[in-house]
Amino acid sequence: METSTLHSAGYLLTKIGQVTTARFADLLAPLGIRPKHFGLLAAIATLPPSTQQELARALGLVASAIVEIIDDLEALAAVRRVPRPLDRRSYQIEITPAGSRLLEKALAAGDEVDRLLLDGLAPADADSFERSLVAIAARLGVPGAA
Amino acid sequence: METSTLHSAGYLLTKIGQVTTARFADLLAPLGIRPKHFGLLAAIATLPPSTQQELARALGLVASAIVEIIDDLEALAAVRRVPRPLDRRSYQIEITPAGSRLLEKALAAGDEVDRLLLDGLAPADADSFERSLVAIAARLGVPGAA
DNA sequence: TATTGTTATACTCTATAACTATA
DNA sequence: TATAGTTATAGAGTATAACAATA
Repeated sequence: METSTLHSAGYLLTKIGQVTTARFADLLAPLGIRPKHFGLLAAIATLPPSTQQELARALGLVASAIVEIIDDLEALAAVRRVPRPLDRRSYQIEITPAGSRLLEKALAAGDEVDRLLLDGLAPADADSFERSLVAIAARLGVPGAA
Repeated sequence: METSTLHSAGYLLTKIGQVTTARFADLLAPLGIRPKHFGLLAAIATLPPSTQQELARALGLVASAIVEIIDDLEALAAVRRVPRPLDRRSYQIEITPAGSRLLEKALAAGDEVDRLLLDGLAPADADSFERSLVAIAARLGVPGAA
């Protein structure tokens, strides 16, 4: 039996988030993507047709960080950069059928991670936990969760 | 009104954890430390007298990652590397009075982060949330939370 | 002038491998 | 030979600054 060093909500949240991300990355690896690709792919599938700048704002990332993620997804034929004649500086990022299939598999991996997190909780606690996460994310202005 | 892209527990947990860590880092900055220093300082203060290897195991870090953190804390006169005559390869890491004062301020910063997280929740939800975090951390084997 | 996408760069965190001194 | 601490290095994530093309 060992005394625990740190039980604050912030500490536990951060550490659980790190473990969760690592596990998610393991599950995504066979699909050839990592969590950041999943986030962008999900945003592209959910948002109205967007430019890279718009996606960056929606995800709380800087625009320069988007470039390589879209490069990777485009190399997988999961998204396309579609020229916009009205403004030739920017592209409209579109998901492809292959991208939709990829997203579906990635969402299944996400569900598995959620089960890993919540399976040990009593159903009432799991419900309360998920509602609290949504409320906290909204209050903190977490990008992608607004 | 905007539709949210991602409401899975894993995604929200990770993003909230990142925002939380960033906020905690901001609060710790005036103290001259970052979250990783706090984690180690808290572990040193809580565990029985330990070597660097033991601290690394307790925190789920590799031993090489501990070195610089202790270098920093030692430069702040917050901890000491005390030689151990029985085994001259290793040191016993001890917290100093200055380190205890530093930890106290850091813990206050941690409390502020926890308030930021939990203040918007109904008391019953906040209680359930904290209990769930502890349960999940235990089930995942989160280091430092066992 | 301002903006989009891009490149180059840097910083943090974390991990592996190799070295040293001890055991 | 095995272990503690250390150093060097590398990968992933994220950020800033500067540039070319376009507005």
